[in-house]
Amino acid sequence: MVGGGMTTAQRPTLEAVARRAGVSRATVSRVVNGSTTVAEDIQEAVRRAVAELGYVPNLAARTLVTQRTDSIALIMPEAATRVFSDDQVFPGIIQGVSQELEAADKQLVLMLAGSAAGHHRVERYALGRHVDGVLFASLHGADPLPGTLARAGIPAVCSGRPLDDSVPYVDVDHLGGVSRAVAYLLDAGRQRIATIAGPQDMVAGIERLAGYRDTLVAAGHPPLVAVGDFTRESGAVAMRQLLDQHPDLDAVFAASDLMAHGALRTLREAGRRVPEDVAIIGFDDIEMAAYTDPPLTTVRQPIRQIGREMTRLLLRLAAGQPIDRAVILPTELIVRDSA
Amino acid sequence: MVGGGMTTAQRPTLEAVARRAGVSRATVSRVVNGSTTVAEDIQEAVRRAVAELGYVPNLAARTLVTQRTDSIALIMPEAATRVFSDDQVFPGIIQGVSQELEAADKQLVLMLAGSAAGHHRVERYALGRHVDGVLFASLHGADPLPGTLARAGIPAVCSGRPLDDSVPYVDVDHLGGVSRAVAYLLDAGRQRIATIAGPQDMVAGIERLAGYRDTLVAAGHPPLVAVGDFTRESGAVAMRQLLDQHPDLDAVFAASDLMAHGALRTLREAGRRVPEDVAIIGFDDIEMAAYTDPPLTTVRQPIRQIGREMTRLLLRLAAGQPIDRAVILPTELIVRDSA
DNA sequence: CCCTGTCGTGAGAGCGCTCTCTCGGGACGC
DNA sequence: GCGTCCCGAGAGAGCGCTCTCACGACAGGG
Repeated sequence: MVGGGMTTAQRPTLEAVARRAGVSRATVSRVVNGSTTVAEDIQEAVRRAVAELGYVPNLAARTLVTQRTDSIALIMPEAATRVFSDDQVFPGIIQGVSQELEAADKQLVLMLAGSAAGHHRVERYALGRHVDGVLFASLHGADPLPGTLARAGIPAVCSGRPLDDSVPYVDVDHLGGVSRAVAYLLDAGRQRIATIAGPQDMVAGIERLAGYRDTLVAAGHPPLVAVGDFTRESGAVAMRQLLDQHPDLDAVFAASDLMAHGALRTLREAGRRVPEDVAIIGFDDIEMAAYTDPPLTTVRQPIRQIGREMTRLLLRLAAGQPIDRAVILPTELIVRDSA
Repeated sequence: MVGGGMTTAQRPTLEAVARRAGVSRATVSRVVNGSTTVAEDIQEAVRRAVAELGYVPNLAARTLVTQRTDSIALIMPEAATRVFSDDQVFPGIIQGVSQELEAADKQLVLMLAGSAAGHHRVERYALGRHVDGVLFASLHGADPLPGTLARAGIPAVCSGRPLDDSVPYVDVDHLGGVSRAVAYLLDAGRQRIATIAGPQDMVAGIERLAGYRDTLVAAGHPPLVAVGDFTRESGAVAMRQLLDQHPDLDAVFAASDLMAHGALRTLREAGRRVPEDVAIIGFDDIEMAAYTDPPLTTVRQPIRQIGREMTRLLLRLAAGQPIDRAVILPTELIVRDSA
């Protein structure tokens, strides 16, 4: 047995506080947990004893009896490279979740489940009820895990509609945002509008492509599609592909700012001026979008709010309160110089 | 009392497994925890019972008796805006920490301690021994928290040397990286080399400025300094300031890629060509650095490895094993087009 | 043949907390 | 004045696990 720190200055227990305050353990517990059925002067005495001893409740002991852990897990099932590219989606979600949990005085347990082993680990952990609920950030395809947990009675919430519709989710209005972007290009008189779509096994990728296609077809234009995976590199590659196949294109809607950035580089290399020759609109409105050359016109999505709403949903779900099956947040077209 | 999920399908306990396998609780515990003093056939029977019942140990109960929580906290004490700018430092650290913890089968509890309240919350949580150890990502100034925890016997490790030197830390070779960058500019014949420094209450900011100053002064050149806070916007502002004060400058070392990116925009607006008129070198080598116009020459630091090393240090510390007071990781000059 | 040593297993005592149940005492009604 | 009700506080039983200690079985030496 490897020993812990040497200075394990015996932490005071409920018992110690009770003795000092001259009351029973039960009463101290009542005061600590905010029960009102304790006489004012006794509450005062207990609080003083708590302060003097520097008492902090042992969470493990509490969890053992209450069956609540007061912590929730945030699962990031993506491949590591994507999770931590600089699209700021995941940091944004973490931040939103964190804010909301702090308000609820709960802890955030972060789990990256990129590998198959990691995936299994997450399942074990959640099924083992080591957390009160689970948040899934951006699923790939029809991941069965949320459904499995939901069936096991473990509260779970996704960002983005799960393909099997097994759990409540929070998402943004992809279609609305994209159609506004495409309409903006059409209004500006663009004739040959292409798209760099996101991965088609993710809801965000699917919906943004659908929004593009619908709007364009409704206006009587043919869709011109290349598919990327939301990364810069894939955007650069897709752009080259589009230029080869449709040299006459005069606008591009990229399903992420990162892909738009990659496309920008390809356009520059190909000698096309933006926005004169080719207009380009991205999606996300990450911080970098204002710093590209030219600054990027893009569809803003409220990322932090996604995290916050997911957390609220989960907490209500865990508390057995009624909830909406879905929360859809608005998107907004931010016009800069690239279109 | 708000109820949990309705399907609280009573989880099997050690007791249940023991009954099923026809042995005592103690024996099941031994098998589950990998003790070798159990006869092979009994181990087999226990393992079968565990599998059949889908037994998962209750962590709270285990923690209560072992006093270990098998989870560690990662504290991000920065203002939220900075933590989640796209410099990828924090995501990188999270990823490194996460990898290493996964290998050790421990959980990551993420805490953002931007506000004063959050700061206090972290202290309570760690002092309450709800985690086996604490990792601090990038401290601002002489934060007393690591020292407080260390004195309370709670293992703690920082990224970047704490100003009060209270706990072990992991850092990169700022001085070496910067001096290589500046030497590169000097070798290229640059005469008026300025710097955009980072915040001077952070070790990274201080050391990078020192590295610049030392190298330049040693070569007989005067230092030209503007200070930013590692963000793009501050880089843009600092660049303008430098151009105003030293219109004849022909090179800039920026203490972060983000600031270099901001500076690039200012230079473009000012009509200076990069690298012909002004060479620029950044620091970090974030993904975006390869996509700026022109692609950024920069000093690469191994961010993920920082997270990994911090975790290793912490785990050894918590296990009472001997450790180094500091681990310094190498940096590397990545030459692209901006210098 | 008995004593000692070794090894594998079981019994049982908690870890620190919450929560139900019980009980004492004061207010109130008849 | 006595019985009833209610409210506030304490006693005590666990929550599920680990770990120490005791014990039985067997081997080997005297």
